[in-house]
Amino acid sequence: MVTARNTRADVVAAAGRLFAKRGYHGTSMRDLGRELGLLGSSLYAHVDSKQDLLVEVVEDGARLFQESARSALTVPGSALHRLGALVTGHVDVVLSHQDVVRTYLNEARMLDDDHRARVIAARDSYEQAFREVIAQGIGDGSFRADVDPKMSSIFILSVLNALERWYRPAGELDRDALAERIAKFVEAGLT
Amino acid sequence: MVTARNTRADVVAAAGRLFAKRGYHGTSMRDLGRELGLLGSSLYAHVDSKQDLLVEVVEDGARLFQESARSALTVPGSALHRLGALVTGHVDVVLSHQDVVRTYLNEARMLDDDHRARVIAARDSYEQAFREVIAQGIGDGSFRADVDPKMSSIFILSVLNALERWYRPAGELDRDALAERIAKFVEAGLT
DNA sequence: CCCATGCGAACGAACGTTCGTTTGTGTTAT
DNA sequence: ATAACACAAACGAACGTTCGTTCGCATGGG
Repeated sequence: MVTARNTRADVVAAAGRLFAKRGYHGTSMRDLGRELGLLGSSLYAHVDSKQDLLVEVVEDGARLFQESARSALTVPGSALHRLGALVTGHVDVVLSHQDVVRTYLNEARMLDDDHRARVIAARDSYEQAFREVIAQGIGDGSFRADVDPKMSSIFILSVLNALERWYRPAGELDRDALAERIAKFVEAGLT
Repeated sequence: MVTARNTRADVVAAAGRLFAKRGYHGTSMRDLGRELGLLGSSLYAHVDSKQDLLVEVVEDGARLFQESARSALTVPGSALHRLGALVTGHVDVVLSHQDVVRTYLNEARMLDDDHRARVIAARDSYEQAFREVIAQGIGDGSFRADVDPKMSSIFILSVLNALERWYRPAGELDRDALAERIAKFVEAGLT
């Protein structure tokens, strides 16, 4: 198969790129076609609707974070270890799938009510992982007793999600160093 | 004046509301007219273009933060005091002008190149205030010597800007308590 | 009387989407 | 080996709608 025709996955990937850059409503099907070197109408050989593309990209983003959390929660040892794994996992997801994550974070609200509700539920369940680990850390004494797991989770996720806004791959900081800096900063607020 | 006709400021305020909720490209001039109880075409008695509305809302947002920083930097005493003033001021701006801030943070990238460049410059100058205060704190020994003013500013602004995403006015936490919680959290990462 | 305000029709362009057709490629039958 | 077929991918025109914007006209308060 020497020929390089486009597959559905190519279309979804291009949609992630453009939705991240210009937003869902700022991207037309003809824009998307141009990105792939074909006409807007040709996209309908791969996809039922523009909305479907948004659903697919956003749900991909939700799944990435979901799986990262599931894996981090199995890390043995102290709650501090697991919190570090959550942070590192989050950084990995953001840096490895910047376009998908941008779309997930910024364009999910453009979804219809049903899909948006599902995404919000997934987001809440992800935040719950942070809350649990922080509660564990309070329980075993590694975090201060007056820490509020709910508010702390929000603060930590604020720092992590903002990565998408300022991180540029050309940055001098490599992935591990960045994750470590963030982990150090947020853990300072808990200990 | 029994009659309640609309002024230019009303149109800009409504634009801030809708741009915040649905995004710039997700808001039509007819949507905006409906919000004010008139036809989309009638808006052109107050405004030259839709783009002008975005410019005005976003520049309002930039100005609010600019002024908050200018005032916070004049606070006498320790760098810690001034950092606290920066945090409190930021929280105040976000909570008092949630729609304008949302539009400022999320829709500025929809501006044309010239205006966007000006907004980015304003944002950089605002971040610079945080960097300076942190550098002062390192200088006078109130912050750890290994703190990186640049990275720390990014982290702090991440927490502050994320407020717009999760804060709901019905929350149990009042404004001062919220600012204090945030200040405590971010200062822990510096001391 | 003026002038700001709003109406309502209209403009051309762009939108998401549909449709019949063409193109190229891999598979099957001869 | 070649001819016939099947099928996915892309084209290009066209659809009805919505977009931002313009324009001429009505109206009512200072």
